Amino acid sequence: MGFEYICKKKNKDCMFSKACEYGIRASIFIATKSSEGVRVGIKDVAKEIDSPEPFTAKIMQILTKSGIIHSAKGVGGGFEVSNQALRSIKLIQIVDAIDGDSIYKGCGIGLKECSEVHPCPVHNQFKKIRELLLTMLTTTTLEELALGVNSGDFHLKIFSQNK
Amino acid sequence: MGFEYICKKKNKDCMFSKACEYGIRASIFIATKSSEGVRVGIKDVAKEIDSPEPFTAKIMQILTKSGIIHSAKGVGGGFEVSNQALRSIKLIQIVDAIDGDSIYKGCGIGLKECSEVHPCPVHNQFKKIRELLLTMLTTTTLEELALGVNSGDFHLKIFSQNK
DNA sequence: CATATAAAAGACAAATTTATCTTTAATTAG
DNA sequence: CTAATTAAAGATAAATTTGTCTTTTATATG
Repeated sequence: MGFEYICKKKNKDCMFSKACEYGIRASIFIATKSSEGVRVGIKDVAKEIDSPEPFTAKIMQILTKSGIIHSAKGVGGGFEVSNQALRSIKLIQIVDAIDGDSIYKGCGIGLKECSEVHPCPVHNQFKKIRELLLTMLTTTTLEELALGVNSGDFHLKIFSQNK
Repeated sequence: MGFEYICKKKNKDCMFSKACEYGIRASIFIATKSSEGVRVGIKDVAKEIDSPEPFTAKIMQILTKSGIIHSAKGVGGGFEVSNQALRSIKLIQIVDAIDGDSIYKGCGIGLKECSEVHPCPVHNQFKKIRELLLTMLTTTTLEELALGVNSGDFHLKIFSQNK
């Protein structure tokens, strides 16, 4: 046919890029381990969140450069989140670092010039969604997500091995 | 550095793929013209919505195959939306046809197994957003978007030439 | 200090999305 | 019926995102 390759996007599962999805999943996993005082290596991270290891390593570099995750080289090294950071880090920091702010700032149909004074046709329809998304990202902490996983109520894998 | 090409996604401006953004913009423009009883060619569509013409033509093929937009070949041909369709067509039909349903159905962090009974760590946070998005897409009609543009309240271009 | 370990960095490759170009098919008008 | 017009279809190319591999750098330990 010749055009089917256009539609039904494969990678863009939803809101975020694959890189950002991996980044969020990795951060949550590292947070669950850090709350137990355990550092984890990239191998464990990739295995746990079911992501390609080298690609995940790249994403970890972004997160460490952004100061979201702490890393240590050498024997006994790995990734961790400080107790202080665990409480202060919000989901939006991870998203911003990897995907940028377009998801909650950009125009719903990609217009460069779209604002309250010059709205696109779907501006009002998307306004509430962007606001809700921004609020959610701004208020959700890494700690609460990690706690949810540690308690066994929420899962990063199909079969929970946390309890 | 070697990893900057990963982050700050360029195309994925926001919710939808470029193809879907073009598709929505094109549909709205065609609807505004159809409400005036005028058919428009692919050239006019691409010019009006500021999109690459051949790519837009491909997207139009999806929309015509999906029965959302009607097309006519030959002299005086072009694209149009019937008065009947104008009222019945919802935004979700365009999105479904081009991007599929992952944006309002998929897991926020890309897990295949994510549901009410086996929720991912951000499941509850994303629930409201997905619901709001689905409701918005399901209730917004092509007609109301076209009316907004025709009235001059909303814009597909930077400088409105509609009034 | 030498060695092992583990992240960082850089180069490269594959897959996907976006964009372009050419040819074909359908329709209208003369 | 022929020519002009316009969308459809198909092939190809460019850009972007995702994924892989190798080398380098930093750190802990003996």
